[in-house]
Amino acid sequence: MKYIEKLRNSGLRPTKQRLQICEVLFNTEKTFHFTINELEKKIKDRANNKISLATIYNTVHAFEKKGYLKQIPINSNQTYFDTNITDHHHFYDLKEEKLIDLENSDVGPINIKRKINGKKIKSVEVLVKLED
Amino acid sequence: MKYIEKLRNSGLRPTKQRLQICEVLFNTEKTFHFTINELEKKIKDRANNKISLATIYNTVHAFEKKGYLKQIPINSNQTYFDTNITDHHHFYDLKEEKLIDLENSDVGPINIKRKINGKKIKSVEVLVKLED
DNA sequence: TAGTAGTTTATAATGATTCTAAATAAGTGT
DNA sequence: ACACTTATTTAGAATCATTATAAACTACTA
Ligand SMILES: [Mn+2]
Ligand SMILES: [Mn+2]
Ligand SMILES: [Zn+2]
Ligand SMILES: [Zn+2]
Repeated sequence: MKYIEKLRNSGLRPTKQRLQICEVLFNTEKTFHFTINELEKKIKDRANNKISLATIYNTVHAFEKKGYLKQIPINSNQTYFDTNITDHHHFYDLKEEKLIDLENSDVGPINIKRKINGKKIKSVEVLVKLED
Repeated sequence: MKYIEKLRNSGLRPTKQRLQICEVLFNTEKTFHFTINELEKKIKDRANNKISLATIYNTVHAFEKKGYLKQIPINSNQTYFDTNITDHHHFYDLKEEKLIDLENSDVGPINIKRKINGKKIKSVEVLVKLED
């Protein structure tokens, strides 16, 4: 299994639940956006055994803390995550409630001129809301 | 009362609850960011009578729909609102969990090069996360 | 003043997320 | 392999922001 080392190196034991979740999240051509509920559904579809919802939450948060997932700031009752951990931005289609990646190259360079005393910039994220 | 006309013109009846909430939200020198719970506290402090939480939710959503308030997309368990309805951006201090306005002039002009078929850009919002 | 449509309110319901604590599994040393 | 420790999983309960309900109340209009 190609995720065993990745997990061990992160100090996470490679359990069969985590490995299954890795398969669903990372063994794909393209990156994608998801909510916990969508992920739960994907897992059910893929494997026949079920992983408890608590474990899915635990794992997603563990992966996020390790930097393998990002949370996307968006106004929704559910939290959105992203398997694309590169610096990039998003369109948010308000009608479809769907996120679309916006590569850095699709947005001009962003220069934050103001500084806040004693604080460092950790990330700069652009959200472009779309309507019809 | 200076908010009566504003409300009437929006098709909202100027009830005493709405007028009180207008006072708290709009009768200030500076704009500010708030959650429903923070707003509830402000209202309690200001007036001695209480407005039901349901009414606060209703009113905030009504004002948002009319464009007198904006929701700020951010990862938090509570929804943040902004009385500053001009186009602008935000710092988010991760440690303090506080929002700080970033004026348009503090961010270079943002040029979204990619187009999505049949969709119009409604807003472009930048969130700059700050750490120590 | 009467009628009506809009609003407020207490309270219940919802639903995403987190917590709990017991069972299970993984890592470690022998 | 075995014993031991520690991490993880799990079902279910708890939390808590938000929304729904439906009855009482209020603003507008004629
Ligand atoms: Mn979360
Ligand atoms: Mn809301
Ligand atoms: Zn993305
Ligand atoms: Zn603001």
